[in-house]
Amino acid sequence: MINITLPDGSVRQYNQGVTSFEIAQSISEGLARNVLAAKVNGSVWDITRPINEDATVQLLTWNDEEGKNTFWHSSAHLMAEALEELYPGVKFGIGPPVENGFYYDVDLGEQSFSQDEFAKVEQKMLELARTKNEFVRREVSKAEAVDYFTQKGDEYKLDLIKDLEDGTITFYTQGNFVDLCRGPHLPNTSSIKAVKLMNVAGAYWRGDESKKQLTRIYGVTFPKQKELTEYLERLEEAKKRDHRKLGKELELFAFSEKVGMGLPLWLPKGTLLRERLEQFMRKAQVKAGYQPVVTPHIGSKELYVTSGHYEKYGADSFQPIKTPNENEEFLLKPMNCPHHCEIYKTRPRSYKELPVRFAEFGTVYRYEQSGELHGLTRVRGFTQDDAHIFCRPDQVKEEFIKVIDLVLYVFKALGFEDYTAQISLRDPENKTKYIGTDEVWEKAESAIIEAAAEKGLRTVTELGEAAFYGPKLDFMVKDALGRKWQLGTIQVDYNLPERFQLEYIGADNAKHRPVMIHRAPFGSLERFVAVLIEHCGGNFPLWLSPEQFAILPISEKYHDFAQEVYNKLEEEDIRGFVDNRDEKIGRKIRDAEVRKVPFMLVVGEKEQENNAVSVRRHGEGDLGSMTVDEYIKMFKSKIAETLNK
RNA sequence: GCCUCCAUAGCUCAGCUGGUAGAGCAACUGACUUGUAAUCAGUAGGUCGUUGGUUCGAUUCCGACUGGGGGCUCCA
Repeated sequence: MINITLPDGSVRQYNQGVTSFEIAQSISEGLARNVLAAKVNGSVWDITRPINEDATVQLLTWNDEEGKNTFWHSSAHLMAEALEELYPGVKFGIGPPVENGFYYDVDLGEQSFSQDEFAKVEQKMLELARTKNEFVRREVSKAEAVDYFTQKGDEYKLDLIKDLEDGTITFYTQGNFVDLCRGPHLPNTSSIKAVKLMNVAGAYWRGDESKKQLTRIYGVTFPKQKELTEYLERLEEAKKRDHRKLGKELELFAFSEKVGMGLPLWLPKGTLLRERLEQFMRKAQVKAGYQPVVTPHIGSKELYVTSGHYEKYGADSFQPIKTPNENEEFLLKPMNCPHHCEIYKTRPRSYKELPVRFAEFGTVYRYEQSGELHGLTRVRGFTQDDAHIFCRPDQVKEEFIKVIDLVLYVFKALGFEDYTAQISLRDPENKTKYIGTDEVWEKAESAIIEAAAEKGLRTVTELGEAAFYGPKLDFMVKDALGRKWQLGTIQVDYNLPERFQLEYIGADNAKHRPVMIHRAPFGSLERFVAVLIEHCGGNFPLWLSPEQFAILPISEKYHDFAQEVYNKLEEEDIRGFVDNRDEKIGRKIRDAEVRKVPFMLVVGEKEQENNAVSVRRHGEGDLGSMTVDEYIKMFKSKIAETLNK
């Protein structure tokens, strides 16, 4: 007999060789029906694999990440089996589960594969699933594995086997399909009831551009048809929040082929939104001790040779602009830091005045590969809410805390709650690729870690993700489709102070090198607005709304009164418009609702008599009538609520 | 950049197997003077992304180009 410890701490006795499935059966029939995989002593196993010694066992179902992954991993094999039947000679790369489903990288040789063939593959998968083929695990020697795939002629699997240790290799077989696989898998294919291939894409073998490009087929499967239907509906919902769609509908920004790809045009309403964000940040930054500066959009090539950016990015960047006569070379500004370094250098600095903080909404241009562009989140010209802090090494932690405070203030004012912070440190195994001494790195790294901890941030730490010039802290948020975007960033830099020979005079009357901190709470205005649009589905916080009210006169007779109300609101810096079209009130309300205007102010005979407005809130409906002054008061208190915590 | 899909009116889209195009909304004009999510009628608007080719004939088929979407980290 062996002892099996379950997650609740209870210990049960079973015969040696018991399977997780049998354990599930002994607990309840329902659990036995739903169990997909099991975590045995911390590693995920097939539920049909015998357990031969005392172990802790956690049974995994569809509700567990690992259970789902097992389901999708098996689905990837099922798809591979279907592909092999339909496209003889197909070779396989890798086929893992991913966040929403799975994919398999395949080499179809001369055969092409497009979306038109999805239905055929889906049919075949369902047909194979119904045969209830078992997934059979088998340990094989490296020689046998090599032998099998040599015979099959699958060079990708051979490439994978090459890196595996003999004695750790397993095959999984279901039906006629044999795959090199660590597992685990479902007991059999029959629980895969709903299948949908999502899309097809190219992917380089092992993510290496120099290697062959395989066809990556994405799919998703579910144990029930209903779950697939719901999943597809959720996707549709998410699409409605897409910032590119809403940006067009709400007339915030646009792109033009003539202007060039990746170069956003900000429309009047988008500009209003953007300016509000800028104002908000300016105010917060002045309070936090930043000094605004302005620098030009180009800089001489020398500037970037000094900063090192020319060497690193020069070749695959927008190329230098030349003056016609002197042949001087200028670069479009790809970042603001070198300019700010030169501002720092305009006069000697004393340790007493540090830290100095230069802030600029600097528009920069970077050459992104055409396939990397995406709406407003990845563009070729964008404006950073940039600032550079020059401080003494002993001030790094304090400055970090202040910047984190600023970022958190911004996130709070804009309703971002679901974010994570990533601390990127250097790779301890490979310290040589970083500039700066061990001592300053250790100091800065611990400063970041302590600052994040003191602020109670939810963090993940990534070793080796630091820039070569210093460690950093990034804030990540998810968009409507679950894709992760980096917003705010705080980076320590030892490189530029060195390259620009920045100095300050210390208390000892000697020259010292300051530490530079780059930081951008929004990241870029463009990306921030994009994520904000998706985050709030186009219903911006009241203070940011480009159109905060719409005055809707019942008929032409009340246009004068409407204008009166409008003027009064404008004086109070509340923005909106009067809808004086010859339309019925119902129509005006509908249009304002569609435009996501937060407040609709209906004015007619009653309102004119009482100097009042009939207030309707977007998405909520009629709030009743109030005087214009009362409305202004209510409006302002609502804004104060969000902005002053 | 590479793989793949897409490109028709300002917007959203229809147009079967090749015979030079339609709808709804928006715009414009007129009537209606309106009380909480679409008043009615009329008018105008397209070199069917660009460019080669096949064809008697191409929005439709093939190629190239341009632009856009999805993907190119997630180690069997």
